[in-house]
Amino acid sequence: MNNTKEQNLSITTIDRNLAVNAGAGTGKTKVLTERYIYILEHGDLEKGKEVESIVAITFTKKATQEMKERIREGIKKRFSLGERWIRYYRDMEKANISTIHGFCGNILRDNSLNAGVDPMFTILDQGEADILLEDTILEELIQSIEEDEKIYNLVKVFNRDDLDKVVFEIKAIYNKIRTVGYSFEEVRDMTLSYISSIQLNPAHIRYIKESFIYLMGKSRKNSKIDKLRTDDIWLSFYKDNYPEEELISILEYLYDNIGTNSKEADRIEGLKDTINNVFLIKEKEYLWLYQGLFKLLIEIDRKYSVKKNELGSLDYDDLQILVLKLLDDESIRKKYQNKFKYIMVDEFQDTNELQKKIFYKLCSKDEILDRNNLFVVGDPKQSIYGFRGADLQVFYHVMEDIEKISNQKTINLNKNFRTVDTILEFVNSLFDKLMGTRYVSLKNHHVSKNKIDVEILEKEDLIAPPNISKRDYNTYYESRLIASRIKELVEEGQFNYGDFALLFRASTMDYIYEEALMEYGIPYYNIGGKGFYHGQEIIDLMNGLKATSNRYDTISTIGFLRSPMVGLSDKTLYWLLRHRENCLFETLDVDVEYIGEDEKNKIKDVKKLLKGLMVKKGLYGVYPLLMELIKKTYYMESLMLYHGGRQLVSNVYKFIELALDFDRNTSGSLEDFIDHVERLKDTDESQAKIHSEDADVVKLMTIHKSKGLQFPVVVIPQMSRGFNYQQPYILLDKDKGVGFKYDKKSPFYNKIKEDIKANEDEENKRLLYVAMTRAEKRLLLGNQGKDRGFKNMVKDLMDVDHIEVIDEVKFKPLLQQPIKSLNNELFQIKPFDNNKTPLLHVVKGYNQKIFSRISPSQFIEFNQCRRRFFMNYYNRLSLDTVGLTTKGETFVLNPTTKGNIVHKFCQYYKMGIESEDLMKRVVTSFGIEYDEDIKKRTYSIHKELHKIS
DNA sequence: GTTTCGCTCTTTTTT
DNA sequence: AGAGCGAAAC
Repeated sequence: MNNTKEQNLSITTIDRNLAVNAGAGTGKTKVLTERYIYILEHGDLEKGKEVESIVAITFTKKATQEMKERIREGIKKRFSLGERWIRYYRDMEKANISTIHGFCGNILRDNSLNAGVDPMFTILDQGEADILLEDTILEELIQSIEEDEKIYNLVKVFNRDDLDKVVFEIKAIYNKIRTVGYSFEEVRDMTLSYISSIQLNPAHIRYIKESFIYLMGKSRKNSKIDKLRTDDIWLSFYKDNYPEEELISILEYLYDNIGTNSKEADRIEGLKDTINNVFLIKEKEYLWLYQGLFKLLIEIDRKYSVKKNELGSLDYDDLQILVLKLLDDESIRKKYQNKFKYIMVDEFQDTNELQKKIFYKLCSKDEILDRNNLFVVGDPKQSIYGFRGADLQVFYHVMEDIEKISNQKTINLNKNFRTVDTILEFVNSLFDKLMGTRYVSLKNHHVSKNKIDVEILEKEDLIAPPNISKRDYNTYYESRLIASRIKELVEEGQFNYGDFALLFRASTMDYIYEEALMEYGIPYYNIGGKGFYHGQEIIDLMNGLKATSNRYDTISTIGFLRSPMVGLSDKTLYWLLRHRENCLFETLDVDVEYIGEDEKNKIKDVKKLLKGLMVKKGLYGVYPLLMELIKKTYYMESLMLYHGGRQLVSNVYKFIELALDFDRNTSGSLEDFIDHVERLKDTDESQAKIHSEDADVVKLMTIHKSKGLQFPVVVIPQMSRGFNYQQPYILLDKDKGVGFKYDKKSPFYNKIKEDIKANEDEENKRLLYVAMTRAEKRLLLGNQGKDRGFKNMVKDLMDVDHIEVIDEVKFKPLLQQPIKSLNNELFQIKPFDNNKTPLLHVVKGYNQKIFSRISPSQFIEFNQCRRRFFMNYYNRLSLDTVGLTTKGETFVLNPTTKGNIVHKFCQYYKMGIESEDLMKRVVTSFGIEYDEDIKKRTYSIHKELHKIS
């Protein structure tokens, strides 16, 4: 196929900077690869170093592989043109085609001495980095709560009973600031100077008064704002008869009474904006909070770096931050500027400020981009990584810079070679309305034989059977509707199973769709993020097997003991570890006086179980061992108590089948099985994916994962799934700094949140655009359910001429099969019953992850970091006195959960709150009023606390 | 019939 | 925090 004029221009313009704005399916990858080859052929390159002089940055590892592959093919075709092409082919191994992280990693390894990093550094994955950082934050918090009253007050601002939440929030802002490459000092100065610049504007107060009077005149009787007329607070505000320091609380009160008169929406919005502006002066009272926060962050950063240094590791952000710092060194910068003659960046719409700075360093000698060798290509409509710091403004600014410096207009590619006209018309008309003037229509290349290729799968007025919630039934019905439609299309001979892809916005409900596909006998593959072997339920089982296989494997044994299979508390584990001499398995026989009776019984049971398994492991296959482990620990039953328990249980069944297969096919030992699984786990996932992607199976993946891919038939299930509006407690604004949510009305925080919200609304549109434009020939929308999320976004904008609604399932849906061998009773368990208010909530997801996933060096840290805390406070409170009572019922808690509750008591205790006050605080922190009734029911806990204090 | 209020139900994405 | 829904208020 011939290239378009614009494509050719993009390929051959190599003497200056160039930005290309390439819509979906407009041959972006083709342009990149052909441009690479064009540079090899015509570029100004040093002989012998041609290939390594060209840098190409892709977004994913997979895109890297694909690009190398395509370039190799292109080079191969030119073998007849001369000897040098054979050399290029060989040199491709050294090619600088990689992700930005890979690229930075290579530079750091080459300059480890100058960069001050371990030359053999390892890269922490997100999970490992999280654990290390969380531990650092917790350690720093516990220390500074004691030493610094500011920090003590800062922790109290979170109004939470556990430090875990505080750790989580601090981690979030720590990462946010670092991914965009700011230093903490820089953000601190930004924030503090912004807050000190805030001033009260008297004109605002006048406007607020006028607006209230105006709105009162327009309101109906008895509406909120009407009642204000005779309200004392309003009157005192109106007559300026109030103490200055009460202005904020008065305005907060008035704000809540504006009401929602929809005829006056504009005026109300203006009023609210103005009040919010006045509110900003409230931030001045919280300067100490911001100071405390940055003091913490800076100290955490220092400690975290030390820990990473000791481990010889870097995290993802380090790679980029350190390279940027390294490039400050003039000789190194020059070296790389000379080395890299051409730099091309793909998916530039998802680039953040930090990455842009790296590219600018490499492409600017004396003035910005004066090396004239930067090529960026991207699509602003496909920017979907905002949560990772990607910023569309970066792309626009770079486009502007390039137009100015190189006098080279951005090239727009709008001719779509992927999607048929019917779908394109639908997409164009939809996003023209959604995105407004910024949307540039895609022109079609392919013409469909059908009149309509967009299908909406939805049955309106679907009636759910009794006992099944509407929402559950909608999901259930949609999944079957989709499965039956897929089967129908395949049986009509139009498509193969391999042509279909289900693209999800979130991967939390996909197992229902897996079930549906299974029921209809459709082969599928879920390209899940975590992967089967990284699920906690599988890790738990593996820990159990490893503990059986090798009694000296302390880490696995702890993971097993701490998992829901055994459920020993941290306190018990602590004492066991203190008494350990040879191996933990033997310590299980030691009588430790500090361990309670309940826990001792558990230890006895688990000892017996492990002993039995150890004897049997040489005699039987893996399957019977695994079954005994699962049955005797009631593991399935425990998993059912978790959120998404069904999925966990079916994963366990998959694992059991794996063991069965292993026994049937190999007759290997338990150790062989463990090796086998570890190998499966280690197999490069991208390799595994590529293999199964070629197979004739339906693919399931997130929309984010589908970026850059295309499929003959795209299915977008869960169109009606609601968006998530939750935001962290501390937010970052690029220009003004950090906003803290210290109470419900935190003006600066709210201001930033509004911006972020607006951004996310836009990003959601782009996400849908990405999903829809993956389709080549057919687009199916799973529209079952309420008007929320994507469905709500597009409901009034869809052109009915372009869609066909399908609501009948041709193949009769099967009834939902209960998961085999679990009795029905277990499905009825509802641990979070809304009708009963538990006195103390079961602590969600108690943190066995830390132990099960911990590396040996981190394990030592874990022990040291917690020792002081345990020693001082933990042992003074007996676990057995902490029960959980709801109205009329007693819940028996997992010991680990009990431990967590004790943990909370200890944290408050540490803050110096004692006895009844302490109890009151804990109870009210769960949103329960502390009255006489509650007081009675918590008597035993109270008594115990009293004894200690 | 329409507007307003308050209650309930849900609630991620990852190199 | 937004959408849906019913009840109450016009």
